[in-house]
Amino acid sequence: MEKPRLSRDQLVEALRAHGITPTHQRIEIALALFGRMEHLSADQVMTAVNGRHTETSKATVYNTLKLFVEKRLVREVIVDPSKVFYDPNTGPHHHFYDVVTGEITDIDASLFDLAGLPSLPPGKRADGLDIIIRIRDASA
Amino acid sequence: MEKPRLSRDQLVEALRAHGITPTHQRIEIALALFGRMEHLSADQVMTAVNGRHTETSKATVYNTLKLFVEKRLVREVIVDPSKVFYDPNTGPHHHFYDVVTGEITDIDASLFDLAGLPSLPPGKRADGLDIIIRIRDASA
DNA sequence: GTCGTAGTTAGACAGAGTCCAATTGTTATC
DNA sequence: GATAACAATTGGACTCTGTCTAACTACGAC
Repeated sequence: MEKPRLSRDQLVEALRAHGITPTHQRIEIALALFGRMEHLSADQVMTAVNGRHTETSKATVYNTLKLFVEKRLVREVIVDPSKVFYDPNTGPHHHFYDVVTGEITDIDASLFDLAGLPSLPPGKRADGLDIIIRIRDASA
Repeated sequence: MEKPRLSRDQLVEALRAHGITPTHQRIEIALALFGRMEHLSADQVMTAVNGRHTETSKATVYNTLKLFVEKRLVREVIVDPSKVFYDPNTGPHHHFYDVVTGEITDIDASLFDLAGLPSLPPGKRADGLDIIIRIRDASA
């Protein structure tokens, strides 16, 4: 699957389009995620951002990631009991999760032949559908 | 869906059948899970167990739950970023997760019309398929 | 400029889960 | 029963992810 890596200018636009004021730190964080189109934990984002010029605090990283999720710029991926990953791909897709290496890989939603979904409990509406295929080395 | 609640004797047998030496603490923990057939966090298990007669330490609760998962007596449910839930139902099923209340509900696997699964990455084998439908109050 | 708001920050804090060394329980053998 | 070997349990310190707070900074409107 082709992953479009966004330029700084495109990112600033994307932030605005999602109602997010583009500050220094936010741009750096967005760049970390969209510049490589990988699934990163908060910790990895912080390392990536602070590897560059700007220094960004832990609080800001967490604040910003939460804001991005709220504004639907990125998606949370909850597969590892110990930490949340952030996914710059917001298109319909699901995940392979290697339980040994911790590696996360996208699966295009079209690859799932999901004819019918079960009816929701009364008074509830769907807020997301996550499918996770846990995998491990065949030899083990 | 009918949920068979197991008696103490049945549980001891079930533990043995899974290659687990049935100790006091392990039986109490199994009883907490299988006695009510609900999804409990480690913390909730500890509270439930210590509400009875025996006192069981945090370390033992965590050790035991890990052992149960290893021996496939219970399943981990990873839906909440902050804690793992343990599911005494090991039959094929998936979950509704209410993102507001935190409530977890089973969905029988037969309700998913899942015709085809995507092919796995080379050299990997499937280790589990989790489907989570996140829900919330329709009014919100 | 200065006032008000939005954003950032360091560091203290909270909660889940792990680790370790010491203790207790269990089983087998004599 | 005594003893030895091993399995399970324990308290408590510790780690790690994430949250909170109160002070500080940046910046647009006037």
